[in-house]
Amino acid sequence: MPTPLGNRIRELRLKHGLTLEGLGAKIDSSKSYVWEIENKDVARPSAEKLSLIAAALETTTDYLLGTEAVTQLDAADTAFFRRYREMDPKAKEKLREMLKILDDKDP
Amino acid sequence: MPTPLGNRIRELRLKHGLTLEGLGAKIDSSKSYVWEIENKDVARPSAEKLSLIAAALETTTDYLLGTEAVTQLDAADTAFFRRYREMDPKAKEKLREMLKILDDKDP
DNA sequence: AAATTAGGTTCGCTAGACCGAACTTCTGCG
DNA sequence: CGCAGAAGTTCGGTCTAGCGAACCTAATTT
Repeated sequence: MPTPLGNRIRELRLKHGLTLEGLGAKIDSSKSYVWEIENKDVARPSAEKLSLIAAALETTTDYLLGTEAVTQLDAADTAFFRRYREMDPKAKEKLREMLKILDDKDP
Repeated sequence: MPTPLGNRIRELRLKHGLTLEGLGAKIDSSKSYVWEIENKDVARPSAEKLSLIAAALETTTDYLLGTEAVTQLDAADTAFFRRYREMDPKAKEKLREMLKILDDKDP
């Protein structure tokens, strides 16, 4: 059973019409290693490789590593974020501190 | 001679007032390894570790790797938003109210 | 139906990620 | 100063990321 990371990579690789060898060439890796990342039950590529993979598949490492499926943002959250980004840096920082207080898990 | 990655991590660690041991605890690594990442002339952490580091330092792996032209500020905003989205609805709402107070230019 | 080809799979080996524990350097504080 | 604790540094060892090279299997081609 592959990891979520492996599944995301395979899905994107196929979407880009690449073979294991093809992707391997783009990221300077062997096809056998690409296969292992996609299919083994433990997939722990280096940050370096993952960065290359993200570039080759036109995505970001943060998406590939995302622990849960990326859900579409609901409207309120999106609006909140847009407004947040417009604020001046001082206010942004204050809000970030407030989040820490509100979000009690891991101080 | 440390790598850019190492320098970014050290800078953010100090900005957060963390010691090598403190950061190590947050990312489930030894302080010796954190030191190695920051200072050795070859730093190639796993994607797993780098993801933990990015979370602990409230930034993104993409910023740390410097692969994207993403500024630290952008990364901080993204990390903030990601954390916000995972909060429970009540806390989200409170934070939205706080934004209204902070953001004095109002409708 | 044998041969070719393209993609995927397996495996043993080696370099290096990551650790524990000892060591050194810094920072108070009496 | 002198020493206690915290922070940083070094190092030998263990485990695994990542590779090369062979292998399998299905689809074509002759």
